[in-house]
Amino acid sequence: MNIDLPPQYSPQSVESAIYKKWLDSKTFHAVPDARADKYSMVIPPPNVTGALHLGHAINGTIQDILARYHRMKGDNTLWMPGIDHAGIATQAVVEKTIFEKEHKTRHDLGREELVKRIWQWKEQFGARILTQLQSIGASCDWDRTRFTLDETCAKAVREAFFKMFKNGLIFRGKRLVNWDTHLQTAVADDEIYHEPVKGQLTSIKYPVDGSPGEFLVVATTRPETMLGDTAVAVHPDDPRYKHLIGQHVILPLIGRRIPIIADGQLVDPKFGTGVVKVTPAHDPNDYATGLRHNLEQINLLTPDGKVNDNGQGEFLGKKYAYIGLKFATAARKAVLADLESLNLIADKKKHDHEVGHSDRSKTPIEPYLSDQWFVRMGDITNDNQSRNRQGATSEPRPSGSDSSSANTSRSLPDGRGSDGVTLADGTRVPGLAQAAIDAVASGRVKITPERYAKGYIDWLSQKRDWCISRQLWWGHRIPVWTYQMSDATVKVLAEKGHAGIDEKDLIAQEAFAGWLLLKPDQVAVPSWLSPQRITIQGKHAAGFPWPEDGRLMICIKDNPALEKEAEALGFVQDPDVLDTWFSSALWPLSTMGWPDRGTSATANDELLPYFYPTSLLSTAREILTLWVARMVVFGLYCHGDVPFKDVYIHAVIQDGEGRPMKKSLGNGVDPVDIVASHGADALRFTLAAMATETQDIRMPVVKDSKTGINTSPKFDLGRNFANKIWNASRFILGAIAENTPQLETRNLKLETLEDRWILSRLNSAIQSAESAINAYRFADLAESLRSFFWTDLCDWYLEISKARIKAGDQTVQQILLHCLKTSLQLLHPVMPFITEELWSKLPIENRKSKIENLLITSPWPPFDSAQLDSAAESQLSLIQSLTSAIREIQNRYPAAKGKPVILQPRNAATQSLIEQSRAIIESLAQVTIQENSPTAEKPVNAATAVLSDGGGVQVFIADVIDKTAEAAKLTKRKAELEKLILSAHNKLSNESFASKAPAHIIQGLKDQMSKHQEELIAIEKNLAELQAKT
RNA sequence: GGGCGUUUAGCUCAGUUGGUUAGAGCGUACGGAUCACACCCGUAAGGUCGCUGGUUCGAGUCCAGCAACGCCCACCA
Repeated sequence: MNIDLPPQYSPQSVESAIYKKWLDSKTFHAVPDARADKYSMVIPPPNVTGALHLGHAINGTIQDILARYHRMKGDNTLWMPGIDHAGIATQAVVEKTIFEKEHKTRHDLGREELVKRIWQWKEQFGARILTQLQSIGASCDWDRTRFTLDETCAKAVREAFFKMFKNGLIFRGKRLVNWDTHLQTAVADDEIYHEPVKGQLTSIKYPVDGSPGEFLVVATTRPETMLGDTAVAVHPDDPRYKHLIGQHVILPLIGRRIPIIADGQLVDPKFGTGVVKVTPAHDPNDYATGLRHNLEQINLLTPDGKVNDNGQGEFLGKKYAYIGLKFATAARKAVLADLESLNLIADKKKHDHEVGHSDRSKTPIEPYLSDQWFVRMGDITNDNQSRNRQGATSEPRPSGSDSSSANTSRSLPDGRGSDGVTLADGTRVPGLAQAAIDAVASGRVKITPERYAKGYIDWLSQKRDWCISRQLWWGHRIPVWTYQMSDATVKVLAEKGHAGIDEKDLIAQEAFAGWLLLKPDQVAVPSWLSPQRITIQGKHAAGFPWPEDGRLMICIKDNPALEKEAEALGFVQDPDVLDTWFSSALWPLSTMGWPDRGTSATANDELLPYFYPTSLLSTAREILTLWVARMVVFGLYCHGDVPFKDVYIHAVIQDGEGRPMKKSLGNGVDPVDIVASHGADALRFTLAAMATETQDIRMPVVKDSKTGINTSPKFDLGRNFANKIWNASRFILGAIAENTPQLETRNLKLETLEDRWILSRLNSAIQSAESAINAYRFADLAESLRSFFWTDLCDWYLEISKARIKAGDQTVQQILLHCLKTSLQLLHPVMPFITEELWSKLPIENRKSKIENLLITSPWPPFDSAQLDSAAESQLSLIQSLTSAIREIQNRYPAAKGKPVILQPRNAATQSLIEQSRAIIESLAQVTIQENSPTAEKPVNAATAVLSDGGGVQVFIADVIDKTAEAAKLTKRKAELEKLILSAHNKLSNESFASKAPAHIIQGLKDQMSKHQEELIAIEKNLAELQAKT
């Protein structure tokens, strides 16, 4: 064929056109049909603020390999794309931009305006990362692209929230949360990083009440929190303080009389003075202690991190006040100064410790008492007593926002007599976390690599409740309206209850809220509210009174009229939004339209029943718990089935020093740069080749001195391979005729050795590619494709066949076309662009203009074991060894080039095999075989090579020898052989080995040893000759 | 402190249930403008498999201990 392709592949000139072809062909678009074979994935939605990084690139490559492979296999394949609204990150970015440009804060703009601005920002920049994903070839169904804040997702969020609310799985609590005083929001534990801070451990003397001159000395790194102390604690068994337990101290500066309590959990008698100040409102441990001892919680903070009105008091007749001071800085200074002047500081020591910082604002977080919403993850039992007991004595976890235990008695089970939670398929489970544990433990969800299952189960086993409220404006607003009850109402509600209202009547009403709204006062009285506190459940509303902060709470679902009515009556919507992970947790459901059956109105587009559960979720290990576990929870609870059957956790790419790639380190490689410099296929191939099962992979990063762009020599691997594919294809296309018939592989009878061999190799390649993909072994996949194409096909088959190609042999043309076509198909999932481009050049009938003839839609080549040919493989391996041996001599002795070679095979069988392949060897090694016989004589001063495998052939080339070098080489080999033989001999003469080792091992060792002995004899002979003539 | 993982050639990584000379790519050295490809072709050198001990006829592979490094979780008044 006349084929006009440049000698170098230029990805930039073909990629966008190819991608457009795919889009035009609609092959990415999946529609439910009659096929039972289907494959579906949801993409881990990248943050709307995000730009593509290598993590996205490797995960995108993996998913795309799977999507394209399954599509070729004939599976109805859906890869669902989308973006995450990423509450905190996005709001922070936009707020920052606005402040930089306009010097306005969000409070200047107001909620509505800020949200409007973020939407504008989203419209402008939100699609960038999707475009970038397209540039690496991602074959997502873009027509179905979702955004976690779009109406389809919002509907799912409202449905899930309402369902949980109604079932008592969502509850409210005053909790100690991680407070970001800069962003004025609670942040989750996982959004906090710890940084070492050089601090000071201050020992403060607290005077014992009624015992003048006696002090308890407490040590603290945060002296300012003493203003909120409501106790001091000692260890119950500490002899130093035992006598003081039950007595009181007077809190300096404030003057409050606070108890001395004994607490074995809080106090380590060996640390510091063995006395701990207890500040329940400002320290997680103290909070837990406070709950155990029923201590008052005194909040000292304003939301922006200053001391509130509680920061004042009177001590020894003098007034002290710290109101308005920055808590951890100015207030600390002032407190220390006042204590100093009172001579109450016993000691100051340098003390380095870790301080939690908000990941978003990079400012220190404050433990802060605030109202939050939680999802109940733990087991639900109606045994209130045991719950209370548990809350009081088990290890509490009040730290951070996800904590629960203390609230157990405040949770709101719908139970009314029954324990546990009902999943959507009717299954009863003890609790949500347990359901997700069981799904993995039972193998219903399979995690690869397996070791990650342990982390998943361990994390869920803590069954910590999930704080879902965030004090942000960007996100799904919590659909709860609250009404401030009068003090009297609260009192009646909390203490008395009422018998005048029948629960059943209320439930029967379509909208509880309607009643609630019309007669808000009456809510205070129903007796059945206590202790369960669940009031009414309707189709669009559910609610309960919350005496702790004197409010009625109603959740209204999809009923704007009711919302208006409520607001008219004085109900106010909760200002908070949901944690971003709440909507992410619904991702596999919401993208498919849940609670509806699909996302479009047409009945034949019902995604949910067809594509759910998905086949695979591929993601990074850091969100295995935050995201994966919660998707399992929601999948089971909302829809009654797991969201995916498999979870694949890919490795994390680090720089060459093993550090994570981070913006701040400047060590990241931007995949977009690599696409520009090396092409998308090179990027993908390299990433696939690096996708091993380890948890981290290192990628050495170098900065290009000219452009200043970070890159990695690793990507040359992919680029070089792409170029190889390009050139081999050029060569093959040039070699074959336009009308070359396709190879009929059924009942194929090939005469020629190399033809049989390459088809055998090709079929092995098909087999290994498939098994690698199915086992999620992408590095193996890349390697087996590369070695087949480059080594087997290019280095050997093409070289062997060049003579026949020149001669216009028909069969070889058919084989070439077949190998190229099949290779392009095998390579397509990993390197889609170049393979599609070359596919279009193949002389295949009906190719032109037909969509069906795009490579992306071509069928995956079937593996055919009948084409495996071990005889051909072993003979070709003899050819390879002989060729390499001859080339080795030629390289060692340049004078050997062009000289004839004499072969001395061990026996006639080998002689005959060599004879059959004489032409091949002569052409590959560019040599003439002068003699091939077991009785061939070694010529004078011959360079020698001995094949230890493949039939014990000796290779001689006359008159070229460098005696010293030759002797050195032989001596070295001799020593190696002697060592091997000795070791084999020792083994074989060991009776235990002979009696215990399996027969084939013994036989194999014997065979090996005799080969070595033969080689040794030959070498010794050569060596002797060499030395005799020296 | 708890859990998970890693340690194999100069670099990045493979190495299936223990079994016959531990592999690949890159890099290095040497040779090569031969009519697909120098982003190429050919050849070679390079490894006491982190350390110590154990199990076994036999250990890179299994077990124990140690060391270094990494990640996750918890804690540090």
